[in-house]
Amino acid sequence: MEISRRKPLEPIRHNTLQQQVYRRIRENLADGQFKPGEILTIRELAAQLGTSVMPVREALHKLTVEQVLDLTPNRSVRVPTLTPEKFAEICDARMIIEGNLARLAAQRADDADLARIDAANHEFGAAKVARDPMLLLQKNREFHFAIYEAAHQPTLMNMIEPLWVRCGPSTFTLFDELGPEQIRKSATNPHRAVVEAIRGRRAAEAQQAIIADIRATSERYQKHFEKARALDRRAGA
Amino acid sequence: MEISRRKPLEPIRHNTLQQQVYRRIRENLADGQFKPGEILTIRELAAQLGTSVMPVREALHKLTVEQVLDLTPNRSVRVPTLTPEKFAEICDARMIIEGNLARLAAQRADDADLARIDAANHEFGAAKVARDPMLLLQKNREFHFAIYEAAHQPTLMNMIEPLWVRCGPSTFTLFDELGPEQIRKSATNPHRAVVEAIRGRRAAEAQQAIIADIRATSERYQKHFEKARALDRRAGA
DNA sequence: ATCTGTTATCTGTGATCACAGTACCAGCCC
DNA sequence: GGGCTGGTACTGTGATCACAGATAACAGAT
Repeated sequence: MEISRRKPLEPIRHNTLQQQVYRRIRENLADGQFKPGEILTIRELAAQLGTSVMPVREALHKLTVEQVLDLTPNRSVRVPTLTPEKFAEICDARMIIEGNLARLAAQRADDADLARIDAANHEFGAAKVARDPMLLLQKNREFHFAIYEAAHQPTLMNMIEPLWVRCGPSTFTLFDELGPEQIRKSATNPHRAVVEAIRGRRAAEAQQAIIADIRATSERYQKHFEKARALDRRAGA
Repeated sequence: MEISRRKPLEPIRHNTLQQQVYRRIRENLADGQFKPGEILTIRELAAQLGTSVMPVREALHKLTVEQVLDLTPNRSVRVPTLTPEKFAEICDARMIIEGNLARLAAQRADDADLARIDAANHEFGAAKVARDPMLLLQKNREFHFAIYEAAHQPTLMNMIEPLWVRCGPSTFTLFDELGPEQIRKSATNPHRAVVEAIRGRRAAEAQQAIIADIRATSERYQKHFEKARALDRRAGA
């Protein structure tokens, strides 16, 4: 019978409003659409999204659990402003976890994983040519997570994801003030080293390469912050 | 003036219902008060806690973000049943993170930290004598986190906390079926090794000692699960 | 003119209500 | 008697309402 040979309809996924709101805000956060220090009010977001306050309220509270958003003493919700010390601390945590994920990836990646990593790296290269800064950030994230997928350690991988979101607003402002050229230049070398180490099954080398990549980001942020502080001091004097 | 010398009143902390509900459920989860596989319904919890459904609803959703609770396709919320594979995976993640925290603690602990670690270890010893299994679990947790506090890395420390909560229900049932004596015996040696390594500033040794402790837990769980499965098979045949 | 006390507006919180989807169970037909 | 079908009770979701706390602008007093 014709009808029985037809593929079964794939089940429609049933997104609650709350989940959609949660994801939307989270994405915009990771992409730097919200500025550090900005206060998010439930009613305003609800008006923008065209929902009642209820789904927004739950989404914001969920984001505070991940420490992606701050809960002020007045219970209002704000995009955190990362001090350079805090940013460095998060980068230290990232070096430990992501370094280990890269190490595991070098040990465990199968052919499909390697293909995905290559594809992600290729797309990243294409984004570099396109000179679209937002796209570049996005493809960089996808490249990193292609590697972490290959580690086959979902627990750890899910744990670093919020760290990326937390860094989103700050890295975006850094990115914005620095201009895309410098980022592009500095992001080239570490990526190649990681891919080669993983393909060659050199676990320790892959770990070190990822750590070097994150350290570069961290130091870039510190340097930029010092420069900004020096400018402030000069302006104040 | 007398009045100006008086210490300023410490601000009263202002717990919302939702926060209280969240913490209460979380604690009960970590202490094994809920069984794996149990379904938590909003209205029943609200009735038990004497609140409306609203605070419970938000608390449960927050717990699903940490993956402390599972969201079933019907959107009901359930205490996850950890397969032995998943439990092992979580333990692998814990070894990496907690091992590094112990390493950092050995490098960074100051005198106050060391005093707190000793105190926690002492309380743990007292709990062993008291033969109260629940107290023993709680003091074990406090001992571990006294060490992780000393690492001065709040980002990483906050990240492992949910892992402990996730393991809570499963370890409690293991604990329950195994009897307190075996746990007590096996928990003795690693603790002393960790403390001595930290006091002696031997970072790598502290890391290895914590890893050994977690590995012992992991293997104990695996062994117990295999035995339970063998029993099931015999009963089924 | 500055400081203080008040008021008006706004924000988050919690309760209640209405609705849609699910699960469970009894009763019916084969 | 077993499998299907129908209904009923229940669950989570989202909207609306009521309220308490906070902020900020304003008016009054010193």
